[in-house]
Amino acid sequence: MRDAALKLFARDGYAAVSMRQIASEIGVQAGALYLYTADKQSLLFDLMNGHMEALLAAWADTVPPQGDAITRLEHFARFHIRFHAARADAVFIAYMELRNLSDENFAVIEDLRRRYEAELARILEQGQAEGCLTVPDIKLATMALIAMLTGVNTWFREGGRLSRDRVEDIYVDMVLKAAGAARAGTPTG
Amino acid sequence: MRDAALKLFARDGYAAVSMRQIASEIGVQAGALYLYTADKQSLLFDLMNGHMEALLAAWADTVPPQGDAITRLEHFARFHIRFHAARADAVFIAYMELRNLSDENFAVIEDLRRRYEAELARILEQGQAEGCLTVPDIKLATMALIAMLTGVNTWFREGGRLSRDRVEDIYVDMVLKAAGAARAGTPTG
DNA sequence: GGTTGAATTGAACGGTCGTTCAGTGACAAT
DNA sequence: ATTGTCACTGAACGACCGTTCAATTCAACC
Repeated sequence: MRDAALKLFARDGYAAVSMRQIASEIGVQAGALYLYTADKQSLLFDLMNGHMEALLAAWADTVPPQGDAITRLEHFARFHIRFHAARADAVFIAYMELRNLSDENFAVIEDLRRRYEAELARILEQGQAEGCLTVPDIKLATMALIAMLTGVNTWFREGGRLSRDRVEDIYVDMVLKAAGAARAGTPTG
Repeated sequence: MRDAALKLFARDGYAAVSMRQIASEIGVQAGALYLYTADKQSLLFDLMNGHMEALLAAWADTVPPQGDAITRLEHFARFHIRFHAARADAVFIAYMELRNLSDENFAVIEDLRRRYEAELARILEQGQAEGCLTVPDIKLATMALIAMLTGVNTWFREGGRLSRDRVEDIYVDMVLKAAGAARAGTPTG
């Protein structure tokens, strides 16, 4: 059910998808869905909450690389692009359907998002302190870099002009430069 | 009518707003709306089309500054942030409601968007040719910079910690750095 | 073979949806 | 005073919405 809802919500939007459509996608009657979800709102929340929890858990599972903040920023950028590229539908929903959450559900998701952003902010702070990164404002740089990285999802399609790895390299380069990394250089190839 | 629809679509989403709500917002019955729009879909398209046309027209109206591509890139970044900050609702709709457009309407909007992106791409190309900008890939840099700049709208609120001008300065700095501008430096203040 | 229990159906509930249209009423021109 | 114009109402249309629930199905156990 969650897979079907994810796919349909991502394609048509939460408000435009009916419980009957979700049911039909999995070959069942609408009433049967209510054995597995309290209502439509909970279904949306579960998808978004699951996505954000998975994001934070996956980040916590990565082994932070040895080295300076530049290395850790690169690590974050690569992690972000890879994780998001692998879950295009969930990412899309998580960014587009926030307004369809009830107030308390929204607060939960918003908190998870803030926690993720704080991870990047911490790296920038450390870089600033170490002197290897130069950002004019930690908070703005955090928002700007995440917007830039997440933007990959809006246009990237597997099998296009550039491979996933190449796109990753190019974005890492731009992220490092934007953060004023002391040893930033354009990737060749 | 367009103002009311803009406000409600931005707040609740196209699919979640009924013609009756729009009508009630302007103190009229739902049927009266059909004197001014063929249907709900046309109303959405008119809003998005008007926004994109205004964007391209406003850009065409700016006087491109004398100087190198770095100066022109800065000019573009400042224009983009200012134009979008002044029209938060329309920008939000233009990015969120694309999937609610019919196929032919979508193609029209998509073409306008491509034309706007081409303006930035041209500046990056010139900078690359002049040797004052260093971007690993013109197309990717275009998407990355626009995503970064448009991202301002997701969090910026007048009266917050930073003024509009200050935010503009900071983003310009990050854009120039990300584009490998030869003379990029962190703004002070 | 009979009984239980869970999974699922299919119809129904009260609403809301986008859209249409005959009718109303105000106002300008004759 | 009559006519014509135009904006608008208010009711109606058929369709679909999220959700509930008595009835049914069906496999597993005694």
